[in-house]
Amino acid sequence: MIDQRFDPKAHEQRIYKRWEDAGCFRPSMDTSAEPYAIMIPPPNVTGSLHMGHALNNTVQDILCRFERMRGKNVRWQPGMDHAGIATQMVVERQLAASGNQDRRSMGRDAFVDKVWEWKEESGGTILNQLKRLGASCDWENTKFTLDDEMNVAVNKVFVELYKEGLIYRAKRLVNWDPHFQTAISNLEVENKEVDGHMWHFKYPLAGGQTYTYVEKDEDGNVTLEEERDYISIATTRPETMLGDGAVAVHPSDERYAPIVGKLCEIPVGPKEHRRLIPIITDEYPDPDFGSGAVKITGAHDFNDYQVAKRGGIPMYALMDEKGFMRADGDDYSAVAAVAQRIAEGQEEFDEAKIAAMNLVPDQYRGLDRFEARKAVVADITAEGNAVMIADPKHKDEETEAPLIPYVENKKIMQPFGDRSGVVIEPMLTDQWFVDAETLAKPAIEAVRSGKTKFVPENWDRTYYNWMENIEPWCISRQLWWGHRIPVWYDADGNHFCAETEAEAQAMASGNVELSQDEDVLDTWFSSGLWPFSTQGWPEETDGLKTFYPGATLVTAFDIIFFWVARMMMLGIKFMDGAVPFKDVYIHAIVRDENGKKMSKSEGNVIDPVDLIDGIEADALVAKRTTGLRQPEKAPQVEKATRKRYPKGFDAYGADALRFTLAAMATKGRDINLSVERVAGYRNFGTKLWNATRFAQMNEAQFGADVNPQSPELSINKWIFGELYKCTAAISEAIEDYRFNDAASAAYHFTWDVLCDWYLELSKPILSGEDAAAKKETQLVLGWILEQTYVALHPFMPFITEVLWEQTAERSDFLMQQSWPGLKGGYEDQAAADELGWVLRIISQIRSVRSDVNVPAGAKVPVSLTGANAETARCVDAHRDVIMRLARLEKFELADTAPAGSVKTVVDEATVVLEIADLIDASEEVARLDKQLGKLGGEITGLEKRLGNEAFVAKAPAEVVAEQRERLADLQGMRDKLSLAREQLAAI
RNA sequence: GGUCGAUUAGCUCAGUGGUAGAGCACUGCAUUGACAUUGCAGGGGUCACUAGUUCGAACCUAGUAUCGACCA
Repeated sequence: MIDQRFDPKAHEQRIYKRWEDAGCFRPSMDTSAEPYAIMIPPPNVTGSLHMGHALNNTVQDILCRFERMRGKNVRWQPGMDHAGIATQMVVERQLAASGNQDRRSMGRDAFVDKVWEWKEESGGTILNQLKRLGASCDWENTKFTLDDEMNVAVNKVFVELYKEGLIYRAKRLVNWDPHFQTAISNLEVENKEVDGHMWHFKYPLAGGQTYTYVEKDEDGNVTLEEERDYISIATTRPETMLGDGAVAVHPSDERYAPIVGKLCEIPVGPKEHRRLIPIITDEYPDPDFGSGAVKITGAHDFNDYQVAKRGGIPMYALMDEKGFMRADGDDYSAVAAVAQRIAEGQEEFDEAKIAAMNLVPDQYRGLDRFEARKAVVADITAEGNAVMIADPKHKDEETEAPLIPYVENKKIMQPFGDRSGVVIEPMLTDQWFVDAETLAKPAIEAVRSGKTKFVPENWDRTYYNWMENIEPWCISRQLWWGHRIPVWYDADGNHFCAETEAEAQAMASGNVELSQDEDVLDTWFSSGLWPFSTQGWPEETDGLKTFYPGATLVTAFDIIFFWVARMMMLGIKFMDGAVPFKDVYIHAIVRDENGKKMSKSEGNVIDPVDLIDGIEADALVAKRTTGLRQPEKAPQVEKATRKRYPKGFDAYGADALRFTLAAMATKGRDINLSVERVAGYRNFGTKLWNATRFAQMNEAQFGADVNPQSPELSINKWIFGELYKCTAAISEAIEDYRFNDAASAAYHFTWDVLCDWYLELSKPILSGEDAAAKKETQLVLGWILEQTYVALHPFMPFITEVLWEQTAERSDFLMQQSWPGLKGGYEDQAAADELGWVLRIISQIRSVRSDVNVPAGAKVPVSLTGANAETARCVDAHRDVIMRLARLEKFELADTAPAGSVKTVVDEATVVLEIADLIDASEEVARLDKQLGKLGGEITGLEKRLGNEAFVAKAPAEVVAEQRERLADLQGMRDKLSLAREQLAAI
C-alpha cells in the first residue's frame, strides 16, 4: 500500500536520479524511429532559474516526454551560454570582493583562467535547477558555448563568412557601455523612462543675419511673427552640442525655409572659435516636436547618425571609452579651425581625419559626460543664449513675470546597460560586423515559404519586421571572456583571418610577428550556431545527420530577434539551406497574479524552486527585500508579501508547478501566475494518489496486460472509451501546442470521469458477490490507472512515476511506456450511451433531492414511468449502483405514479420520487413552475428560430436538424413536467 | 508617433459563426471505508461600447473607450 499522501520531497530527486542512472534521457538512436530534437535555449552560465525558465522548460519537457512515449528518437539538447559580459562581471566582482588584483593588473590569461575556475565551481546552478523541474535533457551531450569544439565551429563560420565578404571591419555607431568599456547588443540595453530635461537654446545665425519667423495655426492664421537672428534648438543632451555637424529641419517646414542652406553658430566654447554649422533639410525632424529644428550629432545619436550619413555631415566623437569628454589631440583652437573649413566646404575630410579631431573645448576636456552637461548649460545660459520664457510660477498679476531659461521637465527614454546600470552611450568605434542583410534574405524566405512556422503565427510579423529592416550585426566585444576573434595582425597593420594561428602565419608568408585581435565575439554569435555546433558540426556526425533540423524551438518572444533570427540565418547558411527547426513555439511571459512583470526591484518575484520546496513567510520576505534597487521600498514589499502570503508557500512539488504552467500556457497571452492555482493542481495530484490507494485497497490488478476489447461489463467498456477520448484529445492538443487544452483534458478525465464516476460506479461491483465482474473490474481499474499515469506523465512526471513504481514489480520506467490509444479501438458506442444514461439519471435525482431539501442521509423510494424497453433493461442492469449513488430505497419501473410525488424527466421517462410526505406541495409546484419557465423560454427561442424561413433555408441542414431535435426533446420534457405539475396542483 | 495584443462570472483565465465555460472564491448540505488537499447540489455573466456583415455574432468588419507590451 502506498503512503497516505504523496510527499514530493521524499521522491522527486530520488526518481530523477533513477531515470538519469538508467539512461532514460538518452536518444534511442533507433534508426527506424522518427528523430525528434529540441535545442534548449542555453541559459546563462551565471543564471538561476526563474519563472520564465520554468515555463520554457516545462513546455519542452512535455513535448519531449510525449514524443518519447510515442516512440520517437528524442534528443533534448541541453547546455549553457558563456554569457560574455555577465560572467566577466561576476568574476570581476568576486575578485574585488576577495581583495584580489583587478582584471587588468592580473592580465588576460590569468583572468580567463580565473573565469574558468569560477565556471567549474559555481557556474551552472541552473542546470541542476532544471533537473528539479524534471527536465529530461540528454545531459550526456551537454554543451557549453565556449567549449573547444564550439570554438572550432565558431572559427570556421567566421572565416568562411569573412572570405565571402559577409564579415567586415568598419567604424559605425554602436551601443557602448562606459562601465565595461565594450560594445554591447541591443538586447543588453534596457530603455527606461526617466525624469529628464529638455533645454532650449538659440543657435545664432552666422554674421548676425536675421529672418522673419512665422508660426501659423491649423487654419493658416498667423499666430506669431517676429524677426529672429537665431534658430531655436531643443535638446536633452546639451553636452553633445560640441559635436554637432549640422542643424536639420524638415523640408516642408516653412518656418525655416528662409534660412535653409545658411550657417548658424554652436553657442558654446571659446567665443573666438565658435564653430559654424550648416542648416540642412532632412525627413527625420518632426516639425511638431520641440522647435522643429534638430541638431545633428552623428557620433552620439542613432537617428542623427542616419541623418549625418545621408547628408555627408562629419561625425565628431566627443567622448572616450569611459564616457569622459576627450582629452586627446590638438588644442581646441586648432581643431575648431579645421572643422570650420570643413563646414564651409573648403576642406576635404575622411573618416580617419574626423576621428582624430577632438572638438571638446579645453575647459571641458576630461570631464565626466554629466559634469560636462552641467557646465555647457551654465555657460550657454550665462552668455544669454538660452531661450527665455516668463516664469510660470509667478502668480502676482500686478508685476510682470521675470524671464527664466526655458527648460522642460519631461520623461525621456534613456538607454541603460542591463548589467552595468550605467547610461549607454552611442559611440563611433571600429568593430567587426556581419552583413546581416544578405544572410537575412533566405531566412525571411524560409518563413514565408512555411519551412519554418511560428506558433502562434502572428509572431512572423515581428520576425519579418526585424529581418526586413535588419542592421549590420556588430559581433565584436571588448571583453576577455569569449571566443577570440580569429584574425591576426602584423606590425604593418595587415590582417589575416584564419581558423588557426598557424594558418594565419602561413598566410602572412614568413616569420613575421603576428598578434591576435584583442576582441572577442558576441555571445550570440556562438549561440547562433547552437542547432548544429552542438551536434558535432563541422564533423558529419550521426547526431548532426539525425537531429538537424530540430523539430521545435521553444522560446519567449523577446529573443526572436537576437537568437531565433540568428540561428535561422546561420543555420540556413551553413547547413545547405536547411532551416534549424520546423516550428518556433513562442510562449508567454510569466507575470505576477496582477499582471505585473516579476522583478527583483518590485519585490514580487516568485522563485519556482520555492513553489517546489516550499518556503516560510520569513524567508520569503527576506528574499524579496534583499537586493532591491530601491532599498527604501523594503517595508512596503514586506507588508504586501506578509499580507498576501501569511504562511509562505507550501511545498507544492514540481508536478504541481508544471501542471499549472501547462494549464495556463494558452497561445498568445501572458500568464498571470497565482499560487492558489498551483495549490489546486497539487490537490489534483493528491486526487490521483488517493484514487490509487482506493484501487489498492480493492485489490486492483496492476502490471497486467489488458486487451481493451476484452471487458464484458458496460462500465468497463465505457471507461476505456473515455480514456481513449482523453488521450486523443491530449495528443491533438500537444501537436497543436495547445498545452492548456491538453492539461485540461487530462484533468477532466482524471477527476471528473475517473474519480467522480468510474470509481464510484465500481464500488458496488468491487464489494459485490459477482466474482467474474469483480475480477474484471479489478483488472480494468488497475490498467486504467496505469494508462492515466502515462497520459499525465508528460505533465506530472514525478508523481506518476512513483505511482508506477509502487503499484507493481516493474522492470521498466513509466517514462518508457508507450502513449495510450496508439492502437485505438477502445470505443463502444452502446456502452457510452448506456453509461450516459446512468450518469444522467443519478445526477437528476441528486439535483431534485437537493432542490426539495431531502436530507442527505435519507433513502428515497423512486420509480420510473414511461420507460422504453432499453431503459427498462438499463434499470435492471444498473439498479445497484444507481440506488447507491442516488441514495435510494428502491428503484423500480411503474405504470403510474403515486399522487403528490416529486417528478423529474430523463429522456423519455419520468422519474418519480415517492416522498409526498417529506415535501410541501405548493413549494414543489413552485419548483416545477420555475423549471417550466426556463424551459418555456428556451422553447420559444427555438420555435422562433425554426419559424424563420431564412434560417431554415440558409443554415446548414445539420444545424437545422439539431435544433429541431432539441426542440422536440424540450417539448417532451415540458409536457411531462407540466403533467406532473397539474397532478400535484390538483391535490 | 508606429506595431502588436487585451477587454468574457468577485478574481485569474479558456472559448474562430449555431445551447456562454474552467479553476479559485461564494452559498447550502454531507464526516465510520480512496481522498476535507474531499463529496453532492447551487448562485453568479448586457461577453467594454457603437455601428455593420450574416438566417444567426463573445467570435467576422469598421469605429470608439480603457489597459498593456514592444519599437521609435
